[in-house]
This record gives sequence, structure tokens and C-alpha cells, in this order.
Amino acid sequence: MIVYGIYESPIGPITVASEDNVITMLDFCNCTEKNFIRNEEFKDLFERLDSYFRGNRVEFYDIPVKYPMNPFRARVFKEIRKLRWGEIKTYGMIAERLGTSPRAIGMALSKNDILLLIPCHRVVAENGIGGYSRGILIKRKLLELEGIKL
DNA sequence: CCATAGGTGCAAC
DNA sequence: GTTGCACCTATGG
Repeated sequence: MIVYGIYESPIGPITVASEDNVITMLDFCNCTEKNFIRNEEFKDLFERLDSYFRGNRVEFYDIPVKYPMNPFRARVFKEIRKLRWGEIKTYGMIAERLGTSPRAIGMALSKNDILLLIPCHRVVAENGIGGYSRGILIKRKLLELEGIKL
């Protein structure tokens, strides 16, 4: 059974979904049309988000998430998840590690719908910030929170 | 299949 | 600065 939670972050509402205590989605949008809103089920996560958006070092890597069926994306996402708070790598570095190309990494990351928990914002381009499916303003803000200026 | 498009990178001018 | 191309995956005909 899927339940949803809405979190009001300083940079906009976040909708999170979980099924059997595994997070299946976390995105910057306000999906209030969803039924089954149970914010109390996300108490631990929301407290971490409070601290995170206050600028503290908060890790999310121990929270169970659902990886995609697509094996390539699952491989990329698991690799990205090793990145800790404030740690960044380039598309090229990830690609080399996985034996693929930087563009393929970008393609996979654009399909990430569990933001923050799968920290695709910590993957940047060789020459600059790179892209972000929800807009680079959000990416820049997240990196700023983690003490990174580009 | 073939064409085209990405959250890229690199070399060349 | 910019143009051009190789790179791998995704998507649509």
C-alpha cells in the first residue's frame, strides 16, 4: 500500500511516497491531489529534512529506497548513492567507474525520481554545474546547503 | 533497424 | 569564446 507525505521545504513543497517502508519517490512538487497523505509515517525523514535545510550535515544513505527495474539505471543510482554530504563527482568520473559514457550517466540521472536520497545533485559537469531535471536553481541551492560554490 | 536527442567531454580553431 | 565529433543510452518511427 502506497502512502504519501508532503513536506514544506524552504525551496518549495516536496512530495514523498513510500510502499512497504521503502521510499519510491521524493520530488519537488506539491501533489496534493494524491489520497493517502500520512505525514506521520515520515516523521524520521522529515526531521532529517528539517536539519538538512537548516544547513547541517545530514545523511540519507541508510534509508531504504526502491531502485528502478532498468538494470543500467539501478547500477548508476547505486553508484551515485555512495556520494556523501558535500561530496561531488563529475559525470565523467562516474562513467569511467561504470564503464560507460558521461552522456549515458546524465540520461540515467534525468530519470531519478528519488531526489536527495539518490543525490544526483552531487554529480556535476567537468566545466560547471551541469544540468538538473527539476531546474538548476534547485541543484545550486542544494549544493550551496552542502557548502559547495560553483 | 535508423534517426535523433540528451543533466558530457575533449580536442581544435 | 565556438564548433565538431565520439561517447552510451533512451525513444520514436
